[in-house]
Amino acid sequence: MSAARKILVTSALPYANGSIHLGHLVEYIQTDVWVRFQKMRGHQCIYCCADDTHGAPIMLRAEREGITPEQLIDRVWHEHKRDFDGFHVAFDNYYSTNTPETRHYADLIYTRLREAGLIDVRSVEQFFDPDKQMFLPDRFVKGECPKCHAKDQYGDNCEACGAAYQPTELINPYSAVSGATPVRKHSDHYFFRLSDPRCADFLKEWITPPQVQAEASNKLGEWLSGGLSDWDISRDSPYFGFEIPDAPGKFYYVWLDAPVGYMGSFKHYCDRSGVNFDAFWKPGSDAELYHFIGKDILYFHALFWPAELHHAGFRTPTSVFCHGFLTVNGSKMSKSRGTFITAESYLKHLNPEYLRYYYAAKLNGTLEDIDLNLEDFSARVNSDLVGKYVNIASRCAGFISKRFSGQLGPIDNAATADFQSAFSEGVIAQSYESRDFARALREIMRLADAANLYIAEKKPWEMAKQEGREAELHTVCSTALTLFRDLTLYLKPVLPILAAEVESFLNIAPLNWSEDWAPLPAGHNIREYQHLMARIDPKQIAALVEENTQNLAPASEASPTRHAEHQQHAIQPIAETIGIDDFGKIDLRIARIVTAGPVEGADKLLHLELDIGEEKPRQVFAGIKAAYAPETLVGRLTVMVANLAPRKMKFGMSEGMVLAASDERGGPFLLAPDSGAQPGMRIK
RNA sequence: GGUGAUGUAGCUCAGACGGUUAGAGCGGUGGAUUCAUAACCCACAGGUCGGCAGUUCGAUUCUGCCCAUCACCA
Repeated sequence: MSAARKILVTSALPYANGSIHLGHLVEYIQTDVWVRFQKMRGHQCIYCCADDTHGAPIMLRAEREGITPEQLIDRVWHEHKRDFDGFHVAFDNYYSTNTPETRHYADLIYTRLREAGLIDVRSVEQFFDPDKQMFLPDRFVKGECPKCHAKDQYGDNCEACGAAYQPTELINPYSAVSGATPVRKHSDHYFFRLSDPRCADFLKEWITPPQVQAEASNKLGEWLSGGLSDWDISRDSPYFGFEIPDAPGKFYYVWLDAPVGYMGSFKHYCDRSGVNFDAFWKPGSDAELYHFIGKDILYFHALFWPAELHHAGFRTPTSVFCHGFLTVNGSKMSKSRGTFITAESYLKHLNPEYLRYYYAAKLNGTLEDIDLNLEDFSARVNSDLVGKYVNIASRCAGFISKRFSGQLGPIDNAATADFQSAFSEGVIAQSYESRDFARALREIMRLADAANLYIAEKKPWEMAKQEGREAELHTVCSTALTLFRDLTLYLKPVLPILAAEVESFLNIAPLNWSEDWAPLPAGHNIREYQHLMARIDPKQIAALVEENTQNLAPASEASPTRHAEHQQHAIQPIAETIGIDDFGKIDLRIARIVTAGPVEGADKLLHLELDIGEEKPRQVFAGIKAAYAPETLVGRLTVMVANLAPRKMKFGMSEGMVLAASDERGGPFLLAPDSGAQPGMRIK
């Protein structure tokens, strides 16, 4: 074994505004397996993480719930910690970014960057919500896409056509917080000068293997060759975060202090454990530093973060380990399909080690997405773990306890040779080290097959029936249990709880991978076998999907592993797919509103007359009185369904309907065509 | 639209610096067995290695184009 290494490992910080779900868990399970492996190898490996707690979404959500941001993040911290514990993700420290330690290092980094001349102050024009008296983050401004004119798009890019733009380019913008029309307002912002040649030159060298994977390196090179813009790292009050030391009313943008949370969490660990912080973070440190992240946040971790660290006098990461997204049954997680599964609900139905095993069996250390196919999931867990692995103990333990009073005999050395070489040199450890867990598990299952085959060839059940073959029987079963012990050791990073149960069953000390291989000794006593793992019943999967399909009316189709502010957005589920023929049945026309007025005896309705080029205008009653004053509507163009069956209402015939958008965030908002459209034009 | 990745048996995935019959596990079929929560063992099943074209003595493995899926475009 090599000399003990000093390793600090992090997973990305989950945002304190949303539950942990199966997508998040890919990363935490991947990291945890790797950390447990390093610890078994005898290395000093410290795993730190924290909740990412700052930013406008946290502030606004707390406000909606009528609590302080501190109360919100405290509650969510406990929920997150509970979920991670439930999946046996064993952090050495799970902390928060809203802490003195994180503030200290954020200030230190900021101050040093400023002293290095890498902070600029510039006036920026942004949308400002006059009702809420706050600047609006891009994602909190909505309006019509300037390119394709899709309505209700976010301020940074259009989900309909994919265009990227500035919020100020939106047509008819409105605040997603209050619904008010935002006004443009100038304010000073602080920028990290990534465009400075010192940053570009440094990063060009840095973004290569082994600091990042080869695939990531290509992607980063692409970004870098396009030229880096300066990074806006400040936000105006009101904002939940850390105030910038020399800038009253200005706060660090949440993405500035989030990675600093790694340092804050580690510092907190150091203060409790006596580990020296600087030994891990000073330039030239002989410790290793690894960040496990999803590919959505590669930009922050492989460009901004190392540039910050380097120019603030800290060491940079040894490697940034990037993984892909999770899909479920081949698609993005979907609340309407019941595949947007939270950690909490999974744990109500299934053993967390099933999922740890399945993820590990899929992860190969690349940026490729991995798919959780629920049928494959149960088939794989059942046959690999129960049918192959656990079965080995199950089929031998009985002989040992019944025929030999639980005492082991000598070992058949020929049968253990493969397992010994796997222990001391084989591909399993290499595969774990390089995060190719899929390869490690393939090899382990090959060995499990070999162990079962050994038993099948020796036929201990025949020995048990024949006089004078007790010694042979004793050897075969003892050998098989040693093989089982080895398999348990190899699986322990993935299945820590099951491994602990096996250690108890075999009555042995906790398994590690740093000493010499030895068989279970003759004369050693084991305990009575109790079955170690149950098969997955398809009903459990069905119940899980069922539970996650229901409720949650405003369902989100969000990407699975999104962090930070991407998490809070939710739209209603998309309706069932239709063909173009179905769509063609709806005759939509441009209509000019000729008259608009109140309806006597109706609180919500307006009476409209709509010109669509026919001889006389259509009469339509529309439920938009709450949002529109009649006089503002006269003369404007909108869209109507022209072939809707007329409907008799108390107030008269309604000969069609106008189209408007709404959900719990506001509305109704009438549709409007681009200029040039004429009454009567068909929309298709 | 641009860039990148992926596309191998029903399912989940290996693999090939280009070369005799392309692999594994699961599923399926047949057999064997009964120690094991019907698990395990043996055998079989034949997938134009996304499509088209090119380079080559020879390509699924290289090149180009196309299609599909996914991601990124700060």
